[in-house]
Amino acid sequence: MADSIIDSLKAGGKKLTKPRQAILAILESNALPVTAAEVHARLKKARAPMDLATVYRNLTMLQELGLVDPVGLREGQMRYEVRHGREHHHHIQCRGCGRIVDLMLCPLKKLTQLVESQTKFAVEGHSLEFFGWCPQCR
Amino acid sequence: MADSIIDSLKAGGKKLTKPRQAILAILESNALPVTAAEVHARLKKARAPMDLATVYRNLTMLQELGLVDPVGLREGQMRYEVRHGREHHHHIQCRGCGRIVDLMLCPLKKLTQLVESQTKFAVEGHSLEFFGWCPQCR
DNA sequence: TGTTAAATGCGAATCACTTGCAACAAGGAA
DNA sequence: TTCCTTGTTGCAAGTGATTCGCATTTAACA
Ligand SMILES: [Mn+2]
Ligand SMILES: [Mn+2]
Ligand SMILES: [Zn+2]
Ligand SMILES: [Zn+2]
Repeated sequence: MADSIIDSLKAGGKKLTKPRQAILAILESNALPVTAAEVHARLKKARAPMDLATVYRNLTMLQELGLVDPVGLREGQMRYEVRHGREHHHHIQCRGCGRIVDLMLCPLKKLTQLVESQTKFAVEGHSLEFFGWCPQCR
Repeated sequence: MADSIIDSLKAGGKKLTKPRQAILAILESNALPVTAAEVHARLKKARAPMDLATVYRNLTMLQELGLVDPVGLREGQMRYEVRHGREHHHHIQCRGCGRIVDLMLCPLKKLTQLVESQTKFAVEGHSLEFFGWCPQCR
């Protein structure tokens, strides 16, 4: 468990409970963004079962603390991935098999300034996802 | 009602029903993307009430025909906007008041090729949304 | 006008996610 | 260590968005 994560939890008045550690362990062991249901299932397999509501509450809280990033792929459910130790990036998902691949790039630094000057909004974030067909599904 | 829309419906083996025309009229009269519930409410006001399930079925079908584009703003519900007569573009939404503004730009033509060569996926589309704070909510 | 396939309304079902609440467990103070 | 405060959890019930089954219409067209 990274110190920075522990510090963030403490700074937010959050406790480092056992279930919470298990969730973070699952998240950190996963390169790709996972759904609440997937976290829930893996916890059961890992002999650390917990209520799905607890998973949701923790994912929401971790997101509020900025420790995990939400990834919306229009699947009807959200995905989440830990931020710690990874660059801001985006994803592409295959419309056939659902496979997700990390795109270690973000073209939006410059564009954000343009958007801000055009709209007078203060841009706080963005979501960018690609959809297509992977080689196997082509 | 634009001919191109009628043609697309016909090509897809779809009928031009009265409820369907009413939905399309609502969509065409709205510059910004709307939710199924909003369409449903406006139809009632316009004295052309119909079942919410019918609204959903039609929005889904119109999306499959490529006549409307989905807009996902992480609100817990999808939005839709007609494609006809409008350039491909993106949006920004205020985290405070929810206001949505069209961004008449898309920086992703070049990037798409880069993504394709990097991942070997055939990119079919993308979603890009910005989130921030509008001047009134700042 | 008759036939057929698509579309609609209605009600029930699903699905992802949230909430109320009583029992529990961190973790800091004494 | 023990005690106390406060966040946390499990469980069950509740929401809200979206979907489905099915009997009844309606558009399209021969
Ligand atoms: Mn990722
Ligand atoms: Mn738009
Ligand atoms: Zn980015
Ligand atoms: Zn674009």
